[in-house]
Parts: sequence; C-alpha cells; structure tokens
Amino acid sequence: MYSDLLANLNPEQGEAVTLPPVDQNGHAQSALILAGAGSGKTRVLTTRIAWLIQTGQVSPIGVLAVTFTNKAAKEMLIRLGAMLPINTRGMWIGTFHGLCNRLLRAHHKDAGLPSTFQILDTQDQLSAIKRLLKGLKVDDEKYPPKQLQYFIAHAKERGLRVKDIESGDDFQAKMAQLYQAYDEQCQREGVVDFAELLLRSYELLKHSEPIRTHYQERFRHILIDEFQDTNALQYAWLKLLSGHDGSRPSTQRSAVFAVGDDDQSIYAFRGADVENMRLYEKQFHPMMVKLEQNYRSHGHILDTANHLISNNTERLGKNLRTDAGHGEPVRIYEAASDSLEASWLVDEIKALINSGIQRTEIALLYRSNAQSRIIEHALFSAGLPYRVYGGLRFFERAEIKHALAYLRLLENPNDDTSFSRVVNFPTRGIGARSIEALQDAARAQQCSLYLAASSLEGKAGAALGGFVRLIDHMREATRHNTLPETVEFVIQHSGLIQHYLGEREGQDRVENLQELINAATAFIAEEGYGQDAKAATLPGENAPGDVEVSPLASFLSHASLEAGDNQAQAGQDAVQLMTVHSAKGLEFTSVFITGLEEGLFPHENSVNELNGLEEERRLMYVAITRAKERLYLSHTQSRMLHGQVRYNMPSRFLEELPSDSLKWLTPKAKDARWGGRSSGSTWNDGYTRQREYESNDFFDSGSDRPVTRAHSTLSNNVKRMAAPPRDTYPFKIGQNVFHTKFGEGRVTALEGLDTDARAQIHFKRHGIKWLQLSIAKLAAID
DNA sequence: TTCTCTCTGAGAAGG
DNA sequence: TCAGAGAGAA
Repeated sequence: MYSDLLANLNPEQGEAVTLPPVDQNGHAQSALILAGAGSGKTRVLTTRIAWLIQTGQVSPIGVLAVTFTNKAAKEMLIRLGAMLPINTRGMWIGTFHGLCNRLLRAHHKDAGLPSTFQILDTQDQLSAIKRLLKGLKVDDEKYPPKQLQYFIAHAKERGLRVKDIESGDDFQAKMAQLYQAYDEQCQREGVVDFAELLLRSYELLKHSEPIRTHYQERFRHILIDEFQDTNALQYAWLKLLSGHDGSRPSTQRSAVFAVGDDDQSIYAFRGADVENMRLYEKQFHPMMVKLEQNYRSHGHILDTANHLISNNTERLGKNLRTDAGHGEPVRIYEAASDSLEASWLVDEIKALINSGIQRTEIALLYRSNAQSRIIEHALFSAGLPYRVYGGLRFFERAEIKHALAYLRLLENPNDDTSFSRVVNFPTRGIGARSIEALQDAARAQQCSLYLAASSLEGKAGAALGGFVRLIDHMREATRHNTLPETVEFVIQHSGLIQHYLGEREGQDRVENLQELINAATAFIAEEGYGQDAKAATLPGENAPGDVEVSPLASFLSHASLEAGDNQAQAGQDAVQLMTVHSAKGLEFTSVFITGLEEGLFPHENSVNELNGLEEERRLMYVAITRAKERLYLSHTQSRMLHGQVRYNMPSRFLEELPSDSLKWLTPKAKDARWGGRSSGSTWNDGYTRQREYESNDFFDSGSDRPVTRAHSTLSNNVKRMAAPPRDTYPFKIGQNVFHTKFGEGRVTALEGLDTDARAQIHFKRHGIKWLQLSIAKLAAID
C-alpha cells in the first residue's frame, strides 16, 4: 500500500523517507537529512510524515512538523492532504512561532499570560521600546532604541533572561536593566514579541512538568525543515520537547527528523547558527542521509555551484550531481557602468522572451535592494513588466496596522502600543502634551494608558475620555457581530475610512482597508469557524492544545504571525526581481545574478564579520542553484552607490568558478586585471578590494589604450580612470589618519583627480567610508 | 498640531 | 540617491 508513496522517489530519497524511527533497542532513532539545493527536500519531508502515518507508526496527532515560513507550512499541509485521506487541519504543522503561539494560547495561565495576549511585530516592538525609554527618561542617543531591540532579541534567542546575562561594563548593565524594564512593560500590557513567543513556551515546557510530559508523550515524531536556520533557543526547544535534554529516559524520547543544508545557511545575521547541525550530530546521534541528486539545474550550472562552494572550509560535505547533461555554459558579462549593465539585461531578457521563455521564468537577482532601482528603470523604459519581491507586505501597511490597533484595543485595552498608535489617528486633538500627561498618570497609578485616560482632568482629559468611549462603544456594538462585520464596523467608526478618503493619495489605502474585510472573511472560511468547527478536532484525543479562541483574537495573531504577501503586480506574467536572500527556495529557467563586484557581493560589511565571507559564498551558492537552464553573471566597472560613483573590482567569486563551465560575453579580464595577486590568499585583508590603476599592469603607460583590449564601450571610462598619477595624493594607502568626526582610520584606497580626489578610509569605529579629499578634514597621524 | 526643511546614513529578512 | 528622523516655523 505505501509503496505508492515511495514509487517516485530516488534511492536516497527513499532511504531517507523510510529510515527506521526506532533502533534495535527500541529507542527512538533520529535522522539528519543533508538535502542539497533542488534535491526534493520538501517532498522527502512530506512523504516521511505520510509514510509514518500510513505504516501505522504514528497517528496524525502524534506528529509535530516545524518550518520557517508560513508558505512552507501551507505547502506541506496541501501536499500531505493530497497524499493521505486525512483531515490535516488539526495537525501540528507550522512555524516555530505559530506552534508556540498555539501552545501559549492553550496554556496562557501556566505561561503567566492573559488569554487575550497580543503579539508585537518588529515595528511594534521598536515603538514599545521608544515609549519605554521616553518614560524612563533615558537618553536615546546613548542607548539607541534599535540597539536595545537587538540586544533584547539576541538575548532571548539565546534563551537568556536578564538574570542570566553576565554583568559586563556599565553600558551592558544598563542595557540589561532596560531589558528587564521592557519585559515588565510587556507583561503589564499583555503583549509578547516574536522571540518571547519562543522563550515563553520553552520556559512553559521546562517548568511545568505535566504540560511537558503531555506534549512529549503526544509528539512521538518531530520533523524540522531548514534545520541550518535554527537558532540556539529553537534548538533547546527541540531538545526539550523531544526529551533529549535529559528530561526523559532514553527509552521514551521522540524521534527527530531534521532536514537541512549547511551550504545554504545564509541567516547567521538574524541569529541562525549552523553549529546546531554539528551539535545535533553529537547529541542526537542521528542516522544521516545525503540527498545529492539534483533535479533542477543543468550540469554546467551545478559544476559552477559545486566548484564555488568547495572554497568554504567549514562544511559537512556534499556534492550535487545531475542527469540533465551539461546544458548551456554560464555566461559572464562585464559592463562599463550600472546603467549599461541594466540595458544589457533588458536586451538579453528580450532575447530570452523571443526564444519562448515565460517572463515569470526569468529572475534578476541582486545582493542589496538599492540595486533594483536602476534595473527597474531600464525594464520600465523598455516596457517589460516586472515584479519586485520584498518591501511592505499587506499587514505591515500603515493603514492596516492602524485598523488592527483598534481591533486589538477591543480585545485587550491594556495594549499601550496599540493605544498610542491610534489615540490620535485620525487626529482628535490629542497631542504630544496630552499623551505625556497621560503617560505620567499611568505610571503613577501603575496602570495602562487606557485606564488612566478616564482619570485625567481638563481639556486633555475630555478628549481622551472621548477616545476611550469610542473604543468601548465599538466593543459593545460589535459584541455579537461576525469577524468581518466587526472589522467593517471598526474601520468605519474609527474614522479611518473617512480620513483616507479626504487624503489626496488615500484611495489605495481605502482599498486596502476594504481588503482587510475580505481578509477577515477568508480567514473565517479557512480556519473553519462556524459551520464545520467540529471538523477541526481530530478524533481520539482531547488535547489541551486544541482549544477554541475567539475569531477576533485568532485573526489578530494571524495578522502578526503572517505579514501576508506584498501584492504588487502579483499574478501577472512578469520578470521577477528580488534579492538573493528572498530567492532562496525558488527556481527559474533563467537567472541573472547582477552586481558581482567586490564590496557589493561579497558585501563590504561582511569582511569584518566572523565567517562573513563564507556566508557570502553560501549566498552566492544559493543564487547559482536557483537556475535551471541558463545562468548569467554580470558585473560593472563603475556603479552609483549612495549618490557616489564607485569603481569596484570584479567579485572574487568570479575567480572561484570553473573556467570550463564559463563563457565570457565580454573578453575575460587577463590575469593582470586581478592585480599582482599571488594565488588567492591575499584578499583576506579585511578591506574592500578596490580597482587598482597600476599603469604597468592594466594599461599601457605610454598611451591611454588599455592593454587588455576591453570591450569598446569601456574605453571612455578607462581613459578617465587611467589618468590620475599616484603621487599627487596627500596620503598613501595604508597610512593612518584622523578625522574630526570619525576618529582614527586607515587609508585603504585612493582615486579621482584634483577636487574629485577621494580616499577610502577604514575607520576603527565607523567602518569604511569614502571621503572627498578637498572637503574632508583629514590629518595624517604617526 | 502640522507642515516643511535639513541632516544623516545606508545589508540581507521570516515570524 | 533617497528615505526617515528631528527641528523649527506657521
């Protein structure tokens, strides 16, 4: 019977899916699947769940599956529903945050939270922090809100409460103290931030023995996707829940099935730790299967990826292979400038479309968002439809957040973040002064702004009283409404619709608000509130985790946990523009990786980070492996960045590709171009590589004609760049200098003529900067 | 309270 | 280059 499930798997996939979840001693046997790009990992994960259920090794309620995005969770549910005749609705498949939210809702009392607790997204968290600092009269120059936010998030992601933080210097101590105050504020207001969601549920499981045991016994099989992206807290959570932390005897642990790819770990900057894979090997003793058969890319593309990534040292080791044949070589193009790069892109895309390739099958990738502008401009001028990923998403839009803030106040009036957000929006004469007075009153009475509002006297008190009555009225009036009716009522009576109708550019916002009503309707239908609510519960178990929450409360958490699409140009047949990060997990027939220049990709900031270069290389690896049939790489000699023209060297990654798989559309720069560099080891100097204009290696010193006969369009640029004689600069490369504002630094590059002469300086405190020598006050030191 | 101007600083992003 | 924050004026 289950052979159907396995019929379409290759041997290694089949092996992974059917790994015995129990060893010969009857103990749970965990697994680690090293799944290369395009090796069918989602399929393996889903089939594993189906196989476990179908072979009777577990019932659907005994499975816990964790993903990193809602999209991945949804996809898994859909595939599973197609494989098995079961209702997947009650299954615990979701993101870490979604599952933890579910846990905390079910056990809010034990977790020390009100039943109506709200979730703060990153924006909300920042405004809560700003409000906190203001209230405590803390100098936000000295303790920047953003930095405190980072401090708190990182502490929580490592599982650290204030008491666990080692006392360091004064600054550290103050940050810890503010962390404490922030947590107290959140507790008072009944809100939790994203990291708190995880930490709180970890602590819940840790400290409540009955709850822990309940879930440990329920979830006999725990599956994790994108394991390389887990952080320390998520790992600890997993260890605890599966009983591998020592809380259960070895005979009673759950089997963990982790799928990941260390070569695609690109999120260290947000707390992910690839080390977890090695830790997992050591602590869970998993059986290991490598999925190295790639079903996506042609040979040259795959060779390119393999070759590049082999330059990384810290790898578990894996080499992708394909049956698809070599296919097209990887094409490399050098443009003279960013605008010429863009127009080349347009030409090449037009040719691809003429050859019958769908626009949606063409992706333009870049390292940083700022690069999209010039490409968009070129596509727009050429009349080529395109879609940009990223940017503001539906639930992050200001008007939507305003509406949600009103809705949150109906649920939980103590939510001061929401209160502050809309107390004077639309404006109702409650200005900064009134708010300040209100905050003082609230602090004195140890209560929320909402409660303090009625105690205030005078004109401000009257206006605030009006606001409180408005909220109370909305709550009363919608008591028996359906969710969409409530949403509609609130956006009408809050005055939001009217406000935006009066604005010149408000039409879009009004439409978005109306869309929010639709979103509520869709949510009710999807979640099965109303007619088939019963179907949501699986037979056989009355789990404490499956409790009903009010539709509004659950819609609000949905809005926080799932920011929604950025719907711009969705569905249209358009060329796809996105950063390399957001391309992860996607695939396209044709892929362009643009801006392959030193300083950009690898990004200049990365060279100063621990293992930063290796992460950039993995990022490049991810980019390459998005391509199925055609891959183009481009770089430019000059690029406008932050309003200044920069001349960057070609990316070092271009040198790390196998020449047999490449085809240079512009003449490949001769070795001379790469400077007098000896065999690859000299770049790790911690500084951005910069074009060097040594007359004797790049240009014929006697004439302005380049020796390496570059593309004809390049020669103008070349002339300008060839001109500056070295010795006219007041500083030398490597010299230490002092700047009145940035302090001490070292000169790392020089370029330009006369008043245009610039120096790149690596400042100890402020990082790398370009300074115009005619303007900047620089003094040589030592 | 709100509009306008000036200054600053700049990476990637899911929940 | 350009978005966001903060200051100052109406």
